Amino acid sequence: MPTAEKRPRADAVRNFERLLETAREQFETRGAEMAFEDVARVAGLGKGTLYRHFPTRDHLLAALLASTFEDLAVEADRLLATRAPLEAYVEWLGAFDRMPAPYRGLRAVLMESLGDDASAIAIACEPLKRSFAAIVAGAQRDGLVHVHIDSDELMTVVAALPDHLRGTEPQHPWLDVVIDGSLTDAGRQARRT
Amino acid sequence: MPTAEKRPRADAVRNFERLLETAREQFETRGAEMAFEDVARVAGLGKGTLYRHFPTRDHLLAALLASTFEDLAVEADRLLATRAPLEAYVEWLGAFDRMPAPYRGLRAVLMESLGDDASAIAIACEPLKRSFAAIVAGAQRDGLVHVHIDSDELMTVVAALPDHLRGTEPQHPWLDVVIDGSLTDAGRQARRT
DNA sequence: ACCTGAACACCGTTCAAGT
DNA sequence: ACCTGAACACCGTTCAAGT
Repeated sequence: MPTAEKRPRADAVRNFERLLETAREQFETRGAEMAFEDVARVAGLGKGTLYRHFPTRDHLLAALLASTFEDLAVEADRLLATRAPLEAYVEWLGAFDRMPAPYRGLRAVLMESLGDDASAIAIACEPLKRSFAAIVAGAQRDGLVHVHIDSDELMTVVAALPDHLRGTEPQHPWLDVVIDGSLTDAGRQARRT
Repeated sequence: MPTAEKRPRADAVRNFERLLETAREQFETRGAEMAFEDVARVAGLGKGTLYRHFPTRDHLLAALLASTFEDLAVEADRLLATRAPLEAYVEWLGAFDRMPAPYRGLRAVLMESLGDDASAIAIACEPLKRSFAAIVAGAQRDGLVHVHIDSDELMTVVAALPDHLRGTEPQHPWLDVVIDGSLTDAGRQARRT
């Protein structure tokens, strides 16, 4: 008995991969606002083919970033299991902050998409959101992070930190300010020791 | 002896004002990404005329916001003169945060422009930046705000707070987190009393 | 000196025709 | 079933011609 999912045509599979590869190159050199048209042209395929595989820019970016998002979810689970709550919280936010670094304009996209639950990116980020939410809940249970902090919103705020304030350091200079502002007095105390 | 500045032609003056007025309407209804073309068309003038008066979108927005920027500078001076340093700091940031509220997309523009000293908006903001810098310096002198906080960067970060996290309250819910993160322990202490 | 709008460019999106 | 690229739309920007 055949599988429910029909296997796509061989040329469709080939084109899908070719587009993804070209998009990745464009994404790295031109940033997240790369021209949709160029991706198709450089890949040597029609625009329609690109639209067939990726109906929106979000779908394309979500496909490009899928493995990055998975890594972040795994990292969150690892930190939750192996570190103290506050340490897990601070370290994961650092990892999340560094993630968009190689891709110009990605922060702006994330900031928009994370809030819109219907977007392909938000859907791809769901596991990662859930894992970070567990870290935040743990830190809140211990009275280290303010209870009114929402983990999804915090991610959005961190993604919104202006790119051009970033220096040569891997970590955004204002991340520490946001983290500190999210901590209770006990959390601040604990962070110093 | 005539003035050094030649007086512009009467129709030029009339058109300038007409464009500004139309742009304000468009800005309020369509947001900061309003179509440049539409402003000219709705004003009943050619596109070239718009470009003559406002070479870039930034020039147009700077003209629209000039009085708002002036108000913020005056307000900063007033707070510096009449309030305790911490109170002036917190209150002015609140005023700055509420300022872009009526204009969709203005935050994104500010976030970009404030960092680029050559932009018309950054130039229009210079008095306001200087006045706020004085407030920050005062609060830092009293050990209430961390010394590594740069007042211009702080403004950029506040402008970058995601619009869609804003609720019905006039003040952005994350402004408090950023402010708290910028304070020293003494500053936090003082804020509670 | 200033205004006008045609003209060009660039790019996103759709869809009829082809394989 | 999938691909192609012409065609349309929208908008920013420039500039030759007009007043």
